[in-house]
Amino acid sequence: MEPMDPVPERLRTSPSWLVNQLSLHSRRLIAEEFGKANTPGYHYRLLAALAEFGPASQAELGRRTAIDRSDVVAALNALADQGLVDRSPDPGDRRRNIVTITPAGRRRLTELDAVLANVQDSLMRGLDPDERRLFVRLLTKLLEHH
Amino acid sequence: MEPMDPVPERLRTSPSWLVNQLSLHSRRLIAEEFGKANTPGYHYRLLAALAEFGPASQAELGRRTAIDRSDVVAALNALADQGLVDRSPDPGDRRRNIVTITPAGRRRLTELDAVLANVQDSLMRGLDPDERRLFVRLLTKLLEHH
DNA sequence: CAGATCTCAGCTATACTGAAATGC
DNA sequence: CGCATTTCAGTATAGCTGAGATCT
Repeated sequence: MEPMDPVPERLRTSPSWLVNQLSLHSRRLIAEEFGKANTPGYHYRLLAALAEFGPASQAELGRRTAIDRSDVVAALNALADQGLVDRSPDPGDRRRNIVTITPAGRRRLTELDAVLANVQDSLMRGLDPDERRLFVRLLTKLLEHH
Repeated sequence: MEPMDPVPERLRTSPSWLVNQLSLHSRRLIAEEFGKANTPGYHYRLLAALAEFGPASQAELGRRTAIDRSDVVAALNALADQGLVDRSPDPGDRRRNIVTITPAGRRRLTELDAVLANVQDSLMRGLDPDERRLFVRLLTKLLEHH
């Protein structure tokens, strides 16, 4: 990464700027680590939702992971191609697909969990454990109001 | 915005997810508010750097605002077209341009400052003043370590 | 020579929109 | 009918890369 000159005060003290910069770091870390695993960011979110809540329709998956309905389609295509999820029509509501995580999908999720844990640690480096908890608490509180 | 179903715990408790979601909200707010003013996000950053540090080369501007050299070019073209900045060759180093903010640029910056203040308030709604200061302090500390 | 600067063309990922087809 | 779901095609923005021309 390139060295950075002094940042204008207007930016330096704006929550929106700070949050954006940190989000950028987070994305770079994830792209770097997931790049090795050849896994775009959406894949983890979808596998996590399937593992935690069980089989679901694509619309549900989108709502649980904040991924747009149309991006869910593309990501599930890739996951199904790799055998990480199954997609079959819902007999009870023929508009829907029922998406299920496969054993291979669970194994992949476990691998990605480890990768993600490293990313969190890298991202939170600079705060001690108490500060980290506080930071997460404040973030959570903010998001509850949106 | 659409209603959201329960979020997987893996995501809900990850700093990277939380920061990304908040950053998304921030971008949506800025796009919404700046959209009215017809000003892409980069423009504010550049005007702020020019107002606070005075005339600068494009490379300096990029480093101060974390905007890529090639995006600085495009944004300055638009700003110069609107008469918000001047761009003239540096007589002392003929590789460089000297970019200067115009009076119209300063007026625009003042307008945008007001818009941005509303965005910050909207974004930080949910935290009381003490918590907001704490949140900014933690963010700053984190970014210093990157 | 190495290195900095400006510019352009083009790329990727993320997020999103609109509309059609199907079914409830 | 209105509404939900899946899918596809396309858009927008941010961030980034590579290379050429110019200059220190």
